[in-house]
Parts: sequence; C-alpha cells; structure tokens
Amino acid sequence: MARSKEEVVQEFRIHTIRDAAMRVIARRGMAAATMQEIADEAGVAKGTIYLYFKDRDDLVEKTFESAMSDLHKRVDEALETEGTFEVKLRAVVAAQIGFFQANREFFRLYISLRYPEGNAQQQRRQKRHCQPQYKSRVERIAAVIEAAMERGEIRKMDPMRLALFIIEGSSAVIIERVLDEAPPPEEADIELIAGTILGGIRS
Amino acid sequence: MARSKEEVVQEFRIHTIRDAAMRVIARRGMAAATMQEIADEAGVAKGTIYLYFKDRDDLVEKTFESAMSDLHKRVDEALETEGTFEVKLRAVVAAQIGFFQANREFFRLYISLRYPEGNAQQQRRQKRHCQPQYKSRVERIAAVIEAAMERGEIRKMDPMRLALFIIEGSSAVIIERVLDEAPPPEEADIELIAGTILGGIRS
Amino acid sequence: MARSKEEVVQEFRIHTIRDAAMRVIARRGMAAATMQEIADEAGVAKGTIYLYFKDRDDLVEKTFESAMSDLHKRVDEALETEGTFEVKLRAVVAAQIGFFQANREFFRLYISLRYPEGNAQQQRRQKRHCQPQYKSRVERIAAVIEAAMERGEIRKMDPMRLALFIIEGSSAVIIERVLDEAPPPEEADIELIAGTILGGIRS
Amino acid sequence: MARSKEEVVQEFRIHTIRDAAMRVIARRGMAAATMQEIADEAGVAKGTIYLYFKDRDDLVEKTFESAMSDLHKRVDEALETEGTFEVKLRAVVAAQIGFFQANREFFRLYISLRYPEGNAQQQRRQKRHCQPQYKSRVERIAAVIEAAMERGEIRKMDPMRLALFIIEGSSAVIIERVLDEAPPPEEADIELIAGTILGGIRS
DNA sequence: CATGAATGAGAATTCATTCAT
DNA sequence: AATGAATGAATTCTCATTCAT
Repeated sequence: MARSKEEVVQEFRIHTIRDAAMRVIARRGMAAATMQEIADEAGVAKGTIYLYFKDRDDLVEKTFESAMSDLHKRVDEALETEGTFEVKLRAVVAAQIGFFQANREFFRLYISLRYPEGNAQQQRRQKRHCQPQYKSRVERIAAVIEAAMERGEIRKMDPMRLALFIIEGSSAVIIERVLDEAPPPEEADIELIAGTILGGIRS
Repeated sequence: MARSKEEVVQEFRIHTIRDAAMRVIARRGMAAATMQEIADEAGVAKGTIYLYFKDRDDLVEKTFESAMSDLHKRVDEALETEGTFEVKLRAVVAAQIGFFQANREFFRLYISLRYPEGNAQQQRRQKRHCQPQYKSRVERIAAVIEAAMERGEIRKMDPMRLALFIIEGSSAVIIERVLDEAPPPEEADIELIAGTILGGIRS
Repeated sequence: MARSKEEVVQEFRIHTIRDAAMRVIARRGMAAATMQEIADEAGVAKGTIYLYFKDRDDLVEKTFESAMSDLHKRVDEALETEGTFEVKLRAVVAAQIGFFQANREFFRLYISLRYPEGNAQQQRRQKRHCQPQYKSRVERIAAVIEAAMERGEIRKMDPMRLALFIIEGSSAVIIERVLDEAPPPEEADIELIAGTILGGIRS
Repeated sequence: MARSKEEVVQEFRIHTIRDAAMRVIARRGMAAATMQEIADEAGVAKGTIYLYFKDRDDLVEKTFESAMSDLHKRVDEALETEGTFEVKLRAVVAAQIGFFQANREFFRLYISLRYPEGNAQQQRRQKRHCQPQYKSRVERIAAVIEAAMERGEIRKMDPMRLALFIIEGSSAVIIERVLDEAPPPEEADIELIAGTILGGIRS
C-alpha cells in the first residue's frame, strides 16, 4: 500500500486547509476572508490551496459541506434515539449544543451560507449544494414530528413549520451559549428548550 | 422657514438612497452589493451618496438602523398592548410578520448584520451600533416575560434565553412565510407560534 | 452639442490607451505586455483602462483592429491607383513601407496576432477578428492580380499564393528596413521588390 | 565505454523533451505553453526537465536551435547542389517545403522566436542565440546570390534584401501549404516560387 | 536520478473613494 | 449640490522553479 501514505498526506492537507478556512471565515466573515489569510492560518502557501481546491468558491463550499455533514450526522443519530418524542427532542438539542460547542467558529459560516451572497450564478450554485443539506435536516425532524403526531404524542400542526421553529429557536439559544463567557450547564439549556417546546411556558 | 425646504430635500435623498441600498443588498447580498448598483437603483450618481453618508459602512449601518428602528417600533407597540402575556405575544408575532411582509428584502440585511462580516475594526463598529438594537429588542421582550413570570402567568425560567428562543423561532417561521410563494393565512402561523410557546406541543 | 466634448475626451482616451498598448506590445511582445506597463505608458491608472476596454483581450484586439484597418485603408487606396499592375504594385509596396515606417512598433503586434496564442477559445476569438482582416487584404490583392492576368499583363498562376508571396516577401524587406538604422532610400527598396516580382532576377 | 550508455539515455531524454516542447508550443503558442503540459507531453515529471535544461528559456531556445539547425542543414545541402542558381533555388525551396512538412508544428515556434517576446533581458538572450541562426541562413543564401550575380546569372541588386525577400515570400507560401488541407503538388508551388523569382510575373 | 508537492512572485481585475467640473 | 471619470489598493489565481523524498 504505497498509495496509502500519499492519500493520508492528501487527506491531512485538505483537512488542515478546511479547518483554517473555517477559522478565518468565523473570524472575518465570509466576504472578508481572503485566500492569503486562510493560507497563513493553515501554514501553507497561497498556491497550495489551489492544489486541493479548484477556487475560492470550491473551498468555501467544501468547508461548509464538511461541517454541515458533521452536524447532520449528529442530528441524525439523535433522531434515531429510541424512545418518545421528548427523548428524541432532548437528544437533538444536545447534539446541536455539542456541535456548536465543538465548532464555535462555525456558526458564522453557517449563517453566511444559509443566506448566500454573490451574483445570481453563485447563489444558484450555493443553493444547489448548501440549502439541500439544511432542508433535509428540517425534513428529517419534520418526519419525526409527524410520526409523533400520528402516535398521538403531540398535537396536530404543520410539521415543517414546527421543525423550523424548533431548529432556529434552539440554535439561537445555543449560539448565545457559545458566545457566552460562562454559560449555564448544558442540562439547563436543554431543559429550557425541550421543556418550552413540549409543555409551553404557561404555568 | 427657508431651511425647511432644504431639509426636506435632504431627508428625501437620504430616504431614497437607504431604500435603494436595502433593495440592492437584499438582491445581491451584503458583499456583492456595489456602490454603483446602489447609486443606479437610487437614480443618483455614485458621488452623491458620499454627500449623505460618510462611506459604505456608514450607509449600510444607517440603512440597517433605520429598518431596525421600524421593526423595533412595531414590536414596542405590540408589547404595550393591554392584556395578558398571551395577548402581547400574539401581537408581537403579528408585528414581526407585518414587518417582514412589508420589508421582504430586509431579512438578508438583517442576517448579514446580526452576524457581521469585515475586518476586526468594522466588526467592532457594527457591534457597537447594530448589536445594541437587537439586544435591546431581546431585553424588552425579556422584561415583559419577567413581568408575566412575576404575575404568575408563566413558569420561571431564564427570561433572556426564552426571549431569544421566541424571537428566533418565530423569525424562522416568518422568514419561511416570506419566502413562501403561497403562505398560509397569517392567523395560522400566529396560532402555531403562540400556541406552541404558550402551551407546548404535547397533546 | 454638450455631448460632443465628452465624446471627444472619450475618443482621446481610447486613442491614448491604444497607442500606449501598441508601443508596449511592440517593446515587450504580446505575452509580456502587462496592463500596468500599458497604463504607465498611457499615463493613466490601471483601472482607467477598464473604463474603456472590457479586458486585456479586448484592448489587444481593438488595438490590432485599429492598426490593421489603417494598413488596410492604405493598401486599398494603393490598389485603386489608376494604371497598370506595375503601377498598383509599386503603390502597394510604398503604402506598406509608409505604414510600417509610421508604425514601427506595430509589426510585432502584427506577427503576434497573425499567429495567435492562448487557449483554443482565445484563438477562435482572435481568428474571428484578426485573421479576416489579413485574409481580406490578401484576397483584395489576389483580385487585382487576377484582373491583371485576365488583361494579359501577367502570367497565369495561383493568384492567392502569389499574393501571399508578394505580401510576405515585401513585408520582410520592409521590416528589415524598419529595423535598419540607416535604411536605403525608399525608392531603392520599392524598385528591388517591384522589379523582382515583375521581371524576376534573371539578367 | 560505460559512459556511452548513460550518454545515450541523456541524449534520448533531451530529444524527448525537446520534441514535446515543440508540439506543445505549436499547439498552444509560446506564451500559453506551460512546463506542466510539456512534461506531460514528454511523459516525464516537471522537475526532470530542469535536470536537462536550465530553465524555460533554455528549453525553448535549445528546442528552437535544434529545429533550426535541421532546417539549416537542409538548406545548406540544397545550396551545395551542383548547377545554376536556378537549380539551387529550386532545391532550397524544396528543402524548405520538406522541412515544414516534416515539422508542421514548428512554424509557430519559428514565428514566436523570430520576433521574440519577453522582457528586455530575455530578448537580448534570444537575440544572441536565435537571430544569428536566422541571419546566418539569410547570409548563406545572400552569398550564393552574390556568386550568381558575379557569374552574371542574375541582375545586380542588394543580395541581403533579396535573400530576405526570397526566404519570407517562399516561407509564406509554404506555411499556407502546411495549413492547407489539400495542398497542390509540391512541384506546383516550387514552380510558382522559383518561376516568379527568376523570371518575374510579367507575361 | 526522477519526482511532484509546495512555493510565492506577478498578472488581471474589481470597486470604494476622491475631486475637478 | 451633483456628477461620474479617474484612481490604486486589494484580491484572486497561475505557473516557473525548487527541493525533500
């Protein structure tokens, strides 16, 4: 397996650069992140990036996809937790907290790409690649919600909209956590979110 | 009042340019919105913009502030609705729907600035100006929540985090509404949001 | 005619830049001529060039076309000289000498574009624009040759190939003239070329 | 002779790379021919080229020299044909046709280097190396012309300029041949060129 | 010897900002 | 006050060249 070593190096470089890109985008924002700074952050020369990514768009896209697929995987696993909807919901919220905690920087990239910028052509490209990931996550959750509705666990309402409400509401709380210097224990936030969704806020 | 007329013209120009900026940013996204396109959209020369705004950042900032203060005013009015927390909540959600419906384009600017881009200096500046607006809205809602808690209307929990959860969760649903070609009636979405928050989703 | 002045300025800029481009290309060669050097030579900023030309290709193309159409015009006028083929031939050679003398720098651009470089797409583009100019010049001369053949002034042979032979043979002599520090009188070279073509070199 | 084998390999490598360079330059043009493509075409690694050639300029130069010395040899042999100037001339034209036919790709390199590009330093270098080759060919022909003049075979005129006229005029016709999908028989073009030069075009 | 990954200087292009009219 | 032509800093991307393996 003489190939193996080269592939490992290749993998490693791609990883290094993607991570650097994530950090720089997180620091500067999508638009202000320059190839030079990403290269510096990754500890490679500008030209090296182009050996592994076609162009700037390609790098950003791949970086995003990679992070999203991580979030995706975590949420999917959480959704497969055995038990009631409540159990699943708590698992999902915990998964999101875990993800954003591990990828503190990511949430700005996440925001940047969910509402893509650039000309129409670029937007179409991003939509093609990035939106589906988000949408499919919403849909997965909507499906679990629907199943719970049919089992009579929760009230009937539009499952897609409810999924959105849950994802974004909890993301906001989680992002605040991430920005917080001294966040409360995870359980407190999970309880706040899951409790509110399940039982409402009425005393 | 000879001054008056000049002032009116001044006001009008500022308005025209701000609206143009909002449309262009909405169309292209923050980074791809050029001064030239904004000038064209406003029907003035590029140089004219600089008579009314210090630079690009200033224009964006003022545009954002202006729109936010509109949203702000609406939410504030809603919060002053007489009645229970439920009444206030429904009024707030309705106000947000009304705002985003009237300013369909705004939400991208809103997104862009909530998670500002640019170099560190720009970021600090934006934080100083824009974050407070958002924060103050969250705080106002948190205050109303706290009052309701004290009146025993709702359960005790972290009011700031709850406010965030409500604002973002409902914003997401509302943004989806705005993007939706044929959205359901306003009341349905208000019911979904307010109902979930107040009573939870458990049957 | 308020427009007139602006148009004059516009024309003037285009001229200035084209001339600068010609000088720089002549000096450095097609490939090594940078936008920066062209801008410097023209006494404008790099960005200014892009106000008048879409991109580098556009500038080179227009520069070439402009020079070619000058050469073209001169040769055409020469071909319309009244008289025998000999008279026309001498006029054409004189026109070419005049052109290259006035545009000493041009011949390298001329060479560069007759045998275009770059990728297939660029080549196609150049072929579309530049080759036709050259080809049409060859064809015009070929037509005059054919007419002379029919009048019995000259022997029958392939007119296109003969035209090529005449144009390139004389161009080479003329270019040598241009490079020559102390060239012989024009008449001597015209005589050499026209005499050789018409009467051959046999004593 | 242990050296011999190594030398043979060395020679072979140099040959392979030079030929590849010629094909690539012919295909892409001087400026767009990259070391990578040349390496690929030669079936070696980029770095290998630098073992045999100092740098890109060196490679191009040696490639040119090698091809030119081939053309040179053929023309020299033709010039040594026994007989009148007419016989020699026909032989030279035939030699050129033969050469360009065998090296179809070469003419673009030929053009590129006759009118060299690049910065002043590169130009000086190329002039030093390449121009002499061309010049010496012109001079050799000029010498033969002069001899013929002295023997009274042809009229007195500037032999250098006449040589240029003959070389370029015939090259143009020959290049057209090469580009031609279905060229006329060689003899026809030889006749056209030699006939015109010797006897002129007057009937 | 041969390789090809890594480098970084250098080129084209864009666009916020200025300033003469 | 309004204009928009001119500017040049900043950015992306390419490719000749080097050097560790």
